[in-house]
Parts: sequence; structure tokens; C-alpha cells
Amino acid sequence: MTAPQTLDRVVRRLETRVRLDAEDRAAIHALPVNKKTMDAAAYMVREGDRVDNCVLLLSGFAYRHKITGAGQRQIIAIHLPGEFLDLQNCLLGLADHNVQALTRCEVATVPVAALRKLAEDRPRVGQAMWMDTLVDAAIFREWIVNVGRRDSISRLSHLLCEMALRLEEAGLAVDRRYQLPMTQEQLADCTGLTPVHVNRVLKELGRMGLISRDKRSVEIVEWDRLQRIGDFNTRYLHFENGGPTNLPSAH
Amino acid sequence: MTAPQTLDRVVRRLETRVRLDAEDRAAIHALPVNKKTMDAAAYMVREGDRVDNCVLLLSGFAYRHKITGAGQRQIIAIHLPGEFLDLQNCLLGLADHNVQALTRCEVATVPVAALRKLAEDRPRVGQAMWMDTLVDAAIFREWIVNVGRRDSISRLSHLLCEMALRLEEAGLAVDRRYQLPMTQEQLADCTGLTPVHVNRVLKELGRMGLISRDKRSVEIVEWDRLQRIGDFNTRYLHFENGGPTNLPSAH
DNA sequence: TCATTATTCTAACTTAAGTTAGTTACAGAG
DNA sequence: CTCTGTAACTAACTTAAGTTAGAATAATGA
Repeated sequence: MTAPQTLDRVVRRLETRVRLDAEDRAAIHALPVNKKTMDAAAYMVREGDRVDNCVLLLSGFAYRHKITGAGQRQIIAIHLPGEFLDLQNCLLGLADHNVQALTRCEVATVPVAALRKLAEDRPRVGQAMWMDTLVDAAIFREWIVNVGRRDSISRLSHLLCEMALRLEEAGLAVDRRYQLPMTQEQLADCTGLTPVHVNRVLKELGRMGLISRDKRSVEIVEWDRLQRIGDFNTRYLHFENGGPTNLPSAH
Repeated sequence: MTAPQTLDRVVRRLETRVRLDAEDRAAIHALPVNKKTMDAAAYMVREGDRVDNCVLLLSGFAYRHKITGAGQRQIIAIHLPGEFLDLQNCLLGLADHNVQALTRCEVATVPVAALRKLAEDRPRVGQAMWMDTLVDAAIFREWIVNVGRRDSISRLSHLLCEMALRLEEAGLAVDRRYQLPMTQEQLADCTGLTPVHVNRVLKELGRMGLISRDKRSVEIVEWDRLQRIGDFNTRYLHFENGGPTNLPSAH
């Protein structure tokens, strides 16, 4: 039930946003968590559900999405290990979108009531969680721009840049190489394109020598050019410390 | 300096999300506010700015937007009178997008430090502000879907439905009629379309008898059909009370 | 191991929306 | 009342991305 190392991750994550004291940390560690494993493609939350558990992603990837009336899927966010999944949904009652496992995942669930109480008893912790959701929102905003105003090459380049930096920040990538456990269809649903066109663009990015791929592994060969083509600027990711530093001109 | 009626609006808004007690209300009223008027098109915040004042919109409309490297603008949100403008930007330090007046506006600015302190001293108030930003985020998500996966007729219909409900909720529209102080170019920047195409679609919606327009005033003639075409569902707006009730089947 | 199912990749063709280049209609300034 | 600028509107043409359909290549599982 209680899993100290699990919640250490939460403490570390929140501490990057707000300075916490011993009591704050203790209160976090006192949270009742419930660990479990979920298969790839398992739903963690469905649109319309009443959400009374907040999910923390311990390992594996997850994604948020909505399905339109015409049956088209739009992916709204990709989540990496270590991230909170439901701070977005859980305070507002009914979920307005789906959250689904992208790969097999280990998760820890925390009752919403306990989180609300934590936010009330320990306002610093509440503020840190708030900021966490604000960074999510900043990424949503950038995605609106990506999908609304950039062409297909830029959109995909931008997404690949974002994933590179977030994964490096999470310690899951080095030297612009990473595993991206997504199909081309899922990439299409992130970027508002069709799978066929994603394939064309991905090949083109390879042909241009910007990236190199093998199965699900991605290497960004020419970071500077990809960043330029993707119109990518780190600001919206709000890295506290300036972000991953081993990247050339990740300004 | 102190403007009781101004902050009443904040209290009312926050109370729709979380129950506040007398002390909570008093703490809000004690906030140091600074009222001023801004001309249409004036910038409230610019991308890259350090934000140390949070803006509350008292009257008039405002919008958030980003400009791509290629100079294309994408509007990310429209804000109505009574809404907080900078809870998104102000806790994260540097603004990652622009906030601009759409019309002449009256605003009240509050120092971020005072808001942080309020959130810390009065956790319920903090939670209510947090929830306010979560509703913003829910709208961002829906906009990703709108721009990513719906065709031009749906996109504009969806936007017109959203504005109708939010304006009714704010008491600024009745019987599906409202003033929308936006040019077709701005509508294009909301929907990821070109002004030319927005014009075509707007005319088409008129021809189909779904809406009727005159200058900046919009009337939704056939709510049910427009809602269906726009693939519009209220859920993402998270109205606490079920939302404006005088609309037929606004489910 | 073979069969099945997902995923990647391609080509040929179509279309929704963009582009360019205007005209028309207002609204505010002087 | 005319000038000026912005916004609305239109037509003709172009293009980026979608569609359809199928082959090649992994994975997965019985």
C-alpha cells in the first residue's frame, strides 16, 4: 500500500516548482496510494466518467484523447513516466476526455479526496500541483498553434523536438536519441494529419537527414535544423532550470 | 484603489466552484487592486514578459494568441468580462503567449505576490482559482480537437456554439443572440482557417438558415442543427449548475 | 512453425482549403 | 461630405493534404 519510493518521485517533481518543507513532504508521503499495472491500450479514464482517483504514471507512456462525432480521434497530450495523469480531470468532477495507456504501465492511484485535503492542509503542495497543471495547459496551447497554423513538416518536427526535450528532462533520452512508443497512426492523431501523410513526412525528414528512425527509436540527427523547421522554442515547456543542457542551442 | 463591487465579481465567480467562508471572502476583498482602462488591441501581456500582475477583465473582451515563426497568428482563447486573464501566465514566471484586448476594456490588476499569498493563506480560494485555470485548460483541449479534426463548417459552428453558451452563462446573451466583437480575420485565427474561407463558411451557414448576422451581432437561428454540425457538447465547459437553461437541448 | 493481425510504406487520384487579386461597403477623421 | 483605411465579400486558380487501395514488412500468438 504505502510505497515510499513511489511518492519520492512526486516530491521531487513538485519540488522543482515550489520549495517544500519537511511537513509538506511528510504529508505527501502520507497519501494513500494503490499501485497497479495496466496493459497497453487500457483506459484509465473515459470521457463522462466521474473521476475519484488520480493516477500517477510510474512507468510507461499514456495519452489523452477525444473522439469527434464523426469518429475521428485527436490526441491532446502524451504523458511520460513520472507525470500526474489526472489532476486535469479529477477536480472538475466529470472527465471531458479519455486517458489511455500507450504502453504497458505501472501506475499509482490516489483518491481525489485525499489530494483535495492535501492541497487544503498544505497550500505549498497545492500550489505546486496547480503549477503542474499550468504546465500541462501551456503544452495544450502550443499544440493548438501546432495543429492550427503549421504545415505537416513543421508539425511533426515540432512534436519530435518536444518529445526529445521532455524525455531528456525526465532522464529517458540522451544525445537526442529516444524510444517513441507510438504508431504512425497515433502520431497522425497528435498532429491532426492522416497516417498516410505522416508516413510521407517522416520519410521526407529522413531523406533530408534531419532524423533517423528504426522501429520505435528516433534519433534527431540535426537538432538545429529540425528545431528551425519545427518552429520550436522551449519556452512553453517552462523548465525551471533552463531544461536539458546537453542539447546544442536549445534556447 | 479598493473597489468592492469589482472584487464581488471575483467572489461570485470563485464561489461557483468551491464553497467559501466569510474569511475567504474577506481575504479576497482585501486584495490590492488597481483599475484601469485599455484600448482595443492594447497588449496586456507579451510573450516572454515576466508577469507580476494578474489581470481581471471587468468589461470588454480579450484574447490570447501566439505568433509562429512564419508570422501566422493562432488565437488560443477568447475571454469574456468577469474572467481572470493571467492565472495561466502569472504563476509560471515568463509568459509563453500574448494577451491582447479585443475591444476597449476595463481591467483590474492584482500583484501576483498578493495572489500567491491569498492562495497560501486561504487554501479554498486557492483551490477555486486552480479550478478556474482547469476550466481554461479544458477549453484549450477542445480547441485542439476543433482545429485538428473538424472541417471548416464544424469548426466555425463549434466556435459560435461555445461563444453563445459562455456569453449566456455570463449574462451577456439571451435567446441565442449576442454581440461577437471579432473580425473574420480573428475568427480565422481562432479556427486555423484563412479569412477568405471564414467568409465563405459564414455565408454558407447563413444560406443554410443556421445563423443570421448583422455586423458584429450573431443570432443562432437553429441551435439544434448548428450544435449537431459543430459536433458541440457542453461537457468541456464544466458549468457547475448545468449551464444556461433557456437553450433547447443544450445537454 | 505457420497463420493472423498490425503496422509501414507507396502510388494514383481527389478535394477542402489556401492563395491571389481584386471589388464593395462601411465607419471614423478631418 | 469627402477622404482614408479597415473589414467584408467574391471569383479564379493552386496546392497541401486527404482518400482509396493495395503490397511489403514486422510482430504476435496458437
